[in-house]
Amino acid sequence: MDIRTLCLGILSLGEATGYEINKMVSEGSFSFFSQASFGSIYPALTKLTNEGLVTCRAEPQQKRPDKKIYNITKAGRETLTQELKRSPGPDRNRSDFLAAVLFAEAVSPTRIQDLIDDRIYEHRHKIAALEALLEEDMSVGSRFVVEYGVAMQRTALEYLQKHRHIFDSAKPQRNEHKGEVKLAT
Amino acid sequence: MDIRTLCLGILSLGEATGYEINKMVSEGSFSFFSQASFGSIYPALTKLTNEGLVTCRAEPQQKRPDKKIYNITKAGRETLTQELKRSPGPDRNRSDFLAAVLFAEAVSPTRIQDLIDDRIYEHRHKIAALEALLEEDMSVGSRFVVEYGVAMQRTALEYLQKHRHIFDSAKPQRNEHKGEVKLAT
DNA sequence: CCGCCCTTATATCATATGTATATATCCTGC
DNA sequence: GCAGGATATATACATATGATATAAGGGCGG
Repeated sequence: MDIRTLCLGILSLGEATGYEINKMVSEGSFSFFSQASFGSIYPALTKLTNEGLVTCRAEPQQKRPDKKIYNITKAGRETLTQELKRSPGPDRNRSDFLAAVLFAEAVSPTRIQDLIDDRIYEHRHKIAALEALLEEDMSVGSRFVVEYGVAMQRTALEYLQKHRHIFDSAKPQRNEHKGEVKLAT
Repeated sequence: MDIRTLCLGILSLGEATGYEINKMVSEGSFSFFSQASFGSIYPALTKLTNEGLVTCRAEPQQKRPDKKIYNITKAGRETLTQELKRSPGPDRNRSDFLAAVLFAEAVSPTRIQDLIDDRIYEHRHKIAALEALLEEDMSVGSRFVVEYGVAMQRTALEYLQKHRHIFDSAKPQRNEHKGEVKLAT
């Protein structure tokens, strides 16, 4: 799903400005399953406007750039519906943390435990933030997605707590040229 | 972590060709926490070679392009160590599936259950693939990462199975212009 | 009470990345 | 016998990210 479709989907739930879309996607609940930044959102909205899939209404503000409020059009809804008929692409999870764990093994196991401890702390915060969200009213689908997020965060947290010890008193391992990396196909 | 560092990390575990790195990252166990494709891997390897962080040895093959086998250099290991000292960036999980669930709510709830059923099927396959991996020998860190993946996949599967029913006999909800989307900050 | 940083709000640019394609051969299954 | 997938490298093009620019207001610490 490209950023254009993502914007279209968010606007299908209600009008918004580019700034608001950015907040939802980069900090809000959408951030658990999507990313985007100004550099992609603003061009996407401009393009969608030119194609007639959204409308743009400028609201003047004092001493600030005009607020540009976007609304989805009928054509936009149709495009979104078409897009949703296609089966969604696979999840793409990028975790520098897990990569660092693998690569740090040969360098410094104590470093790994530091990484894990930082991680545990972050997971606790994320869980708290998501649970706070659940207190509020939201649609069936939103609740489904946020609870999914909580379940995943909890599992990650518990896993790290339970398995942290395997790096206790480990010594750096050098796997050079042995090919143990053949982890799968 | 950019693709250059990712390649450096993989090469720190043993020599490999660009083709092999692509397979690990786009299909193998690395694919659970990183992505990259030819378009980024080949230029990255070329650049790393020019910078002296990896060496490249060409192995002639019959009727095929030469295999270019890359090895990390001492300077490369040092660069990787430096990189690993920096705290890893946050995870970035992109799920077209979850986005589709949120957006499809207003369109067609039966569609959501189809999406979930497909998902359940995929998770079962991924779990089986990961568990097959665990049968083989691997380093402590690799096992940690793969088991982490299994735990996450299992949680997702169980969540979908348990909550699939909430979309039973649901009717499309139109949330237009009410702003229920304010899911968080 | 002054500077510093965060928030609001848009926008662009350089760079990094993904998608699709090109080339060429062999192997497997239908 | 032939279509499609695996092996293997490479690049063009479109898109996405991250940093920076502009501009003003509010909050907070020194």
